[in-house]
This record gives sequence, structure tokens and C-alpha cells, in this order.
Amino acid sequence: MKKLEIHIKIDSILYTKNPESSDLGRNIISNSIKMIDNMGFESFTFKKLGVTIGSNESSIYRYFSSKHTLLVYLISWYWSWIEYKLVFATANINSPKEKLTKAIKVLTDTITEDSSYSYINEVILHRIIIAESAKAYHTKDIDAENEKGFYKTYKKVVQRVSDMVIEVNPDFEYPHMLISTVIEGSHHQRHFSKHLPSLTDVTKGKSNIVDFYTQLVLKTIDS
Amino acid sequence: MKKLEIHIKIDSILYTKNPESSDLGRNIISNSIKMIDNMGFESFTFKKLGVTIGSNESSIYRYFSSKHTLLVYLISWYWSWIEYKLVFATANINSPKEKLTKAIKVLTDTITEDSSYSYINEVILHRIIIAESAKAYHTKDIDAENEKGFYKTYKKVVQRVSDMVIEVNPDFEYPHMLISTVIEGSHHQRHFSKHLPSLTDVTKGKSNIVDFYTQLVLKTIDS
DNA sequence: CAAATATAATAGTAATACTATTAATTTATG
DNA sequence: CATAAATTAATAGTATTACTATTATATTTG
Repeated sequence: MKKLEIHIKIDSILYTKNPESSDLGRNIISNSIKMIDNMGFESFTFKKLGVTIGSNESSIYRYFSSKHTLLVYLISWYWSWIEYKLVFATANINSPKEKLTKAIKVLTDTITEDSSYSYINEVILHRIIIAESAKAYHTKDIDAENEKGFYKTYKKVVQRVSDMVIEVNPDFEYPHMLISTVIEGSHHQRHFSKHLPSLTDVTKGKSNIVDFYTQLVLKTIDS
Repeated sequence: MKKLEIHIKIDSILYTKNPESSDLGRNIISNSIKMIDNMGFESFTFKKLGVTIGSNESSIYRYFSSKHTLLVYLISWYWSWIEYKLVFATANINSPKEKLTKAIKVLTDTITEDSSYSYINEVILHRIIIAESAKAYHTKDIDAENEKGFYKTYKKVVQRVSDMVIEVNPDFEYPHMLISTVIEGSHHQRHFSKHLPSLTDVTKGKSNIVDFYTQLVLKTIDS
């Protein structure tokens, strides 16, 4: 069966020229994802990207004003995609608890399959989110960027799942804290399990992370 | 009453020359803390530090081989200090639950007072931990650095509090995940409450963060 | 007081994260 | 189909960074 071709629209504040609008733009996106994953965000440069895509550094600057904005673009795309997955996973489910459980799975699970309809490899992008996204909002410019709407899609996801928490327990006081803790926490756990395993209790094969955060949420909001 | 003068010993892998051993070294530490807090880790350079302390860039390199190792040194100092606070806060308390509660407070609370015995301002250092520490372990070199023992003090703290979790509930399967989630989570919440408040439920004046994580831990490990 | 050590001063390097200019190529439209 | 407009490539250049290396001058210590 053919996959549903969703289209994720990205706010124009996140680019100078829309990368979806040309081959070069799409090449910038798909190859920057691969390269950031391979060499890490610090080592990644527009010059190196230009070499691998057979294009010039200055041409890339016509799409993104800096490598930081490119990272923010990727992160924003990721959260829009997660929101789409959330909507899909929770559609037509009446039980608030079941809905929330499904949502937590979407937020905390691994991504195993690239949807292949687009030039964006979600499996690799997920690794970038885990390894690099903290760098995006740990800058001195965060307030200015937030005002421009750079983190809107992330905030939307947190809001959406916080609403599900409230559906389960309307008296729970800290839904946003809980959900942002789960999101950031699960990313940390995946990072730690790879590099600082003594900070986790991840055992091979088992998807402990999903279990752990599901239990954590359900027990915490239990009244 | 005079404050207890504790001494925090830092492993020699974390410096080239021990900064505690000279005025210049102590100046490097105390001023780098102030400067990183003021301008952010990216904008901070050894050249700028040299200018403010009236010393030469190359002299600073005799203490730390890079600004990254300096950051790791500061983080390591912070976790040793937290471990000391943990031991102190939980001494002579018999109830496992009370002990754990005190420990969570140490991990998640604000730092309001600089202990003033040393050249290290803990209030400012805490801000650096919140804003910059993620950058230390989100590098391509993390595995090599971890092997050298760069993150030992952090891991010790997680282990110590995980043990307290097990004291309360010996059957709980994910103590390390829980505690590292609490630590990273509380730092995120403090960062978000300042810059992306819609991701939190922090209301002015109240120490919601301590409350939230205390509830979260106790409920999650409740059998 | 001499030797060892620490620090300062100076210079230099490769790379980064851009900006600016001009030229070549492609695409749109009248 | 021709011309303008837009896009991309090529080249060059800049200030800064994160260092390293060398030499000179202080300072400490045995």
C-alpha cells in the first residue's frame, strides 16, 4: 500500500529561501542531515556541505543565513512531523488514558523506519535531535529567537500532550513540566545509553525507555 | 559561626596544571565562571579571559588544554560539591523516604547563597551548569573522554541517589534513569522557565520545581 | 645565589563563519 | 523567441577562533 504523502510546511521565518522549492534546497537538507549525524554539528560547515553536494558555499547561504538557523529548521521540521504522528496515533481513541499512553510512545520511542516519501530521513534526523537539539536553545539569542517563533512547533507538541494529561486528570498542576521532562528525558536516556550507560538502566533489546516514561507519567498524574 | 571549609579535590586528568596551586590558576577559575555566565560559552575565549585577568592567553593554556576541558573541570567541580551537599543533607537520617526527599531537594533546588570560602561562586556556577553543561557531553569525543574519567563525579552523584531510591523500593527497576531524568529535567525546567516558559508551569515565588520532582519520584517508585 | 619554574610577549597557523562581487547559467514572461 | 529576472557558481576577502611555538623576563625555591 502506498504511504500517505503528508506535507510538512515550515514557517518562512526559518529560512531565507525555501529549501523545498528547488533541487539544491532539498539537497542541502538531505545532505546536511547525513553530515551532521556523521561528523557532529561543530565539525559540520557549509563549505564541507558545498563540496559534498557539488555546490558552492555561498549558494547555501541563500537558503540559510547560518548553520544555526539550518539546525533550527531541522528541529522545527522534526516537531511538526511528531505532531502529525501524534494526531494520527491518537485519532479515534476515546479513552483519555489510552490516548495519553499512545502519545508518550510517539514521544519516547525509537524511530526505526524512514518514511521514504521525502528527502528527509527521519531515522537519522531523530539521532540529530537527540545529539544536537540542546545546542539550538542553549544560546544567548534564545529570547530573540523565541519571540520570532523559532520554537513554535516544539511548544505546540508539548501543549497538545499536556492537554491529554489534563483530560486524564484535570487537577494535575504540572502538565507542561511533566511532558517536557518526558521529551527531554527520553532523548537524554537514548544519548546516555549509548555513551554514559551507567546513568541509565537500559538493557539491550527491551524498549525500557518507553516503559519507564509511560509508568512515570501514569503514576505521577494518578490522583 | 564560621563556615566549614571543605576542600574539593579535582582529578588531575581534568587539568594540565592544577589551577588551585596558584593565584593565576584561581583567577582563571573565578573569572571564567563570571565570563561564561555573562557572555555564554561560545563567545567566551581564553584571549578575552586573559585580557580581564591581566594575563596572557598562552599562560592560561598551561592550565587547561582547551576551553572545553575548562568547562568539564567546572562541571566536575560542581558535581563534587553537590555530592558533598548530598552527604551532609542526608547524614543521620534514618527514614529512607526522608533521605531521598532531602536528596531530591539538593539536586533540584536553586542555589541562593555563595559559600564564600572559595574563589568559586556556586550561585553563578549553577547557572552555568543549567545553561552550558549539555554542551560538554554532546560532543563527538564523549566516549574517549568518558573513558578517561571526565564524567566520574556526575556518575557518582547519580549512583548515590539511585542507591537511596533502592532503599525505599528495592524492586524498582529504573533508579538511574529516574535520577538522571530528575537532574537533567530540573535543569531544563529552570532554563525553560526563564526562556521558554510555556514549556513549564513555574509560577513566580513558589519552588514548584522541587515539589514537582519530589512528587514525581515518590509516586513513580511507589509499589 | 643559581637553577628551576612560571609567566608574559610576540608571532604565527589553519580553519571558521561569514560577506561581497562578479560571472555564468537557468528560468520566466511578454 | 528574445530579453529580463532570478538563481547559482566562482573567487576573493575579513575578522575571529583556537590553538602552537619560541623567546624573554620574572619569581620561587633549594
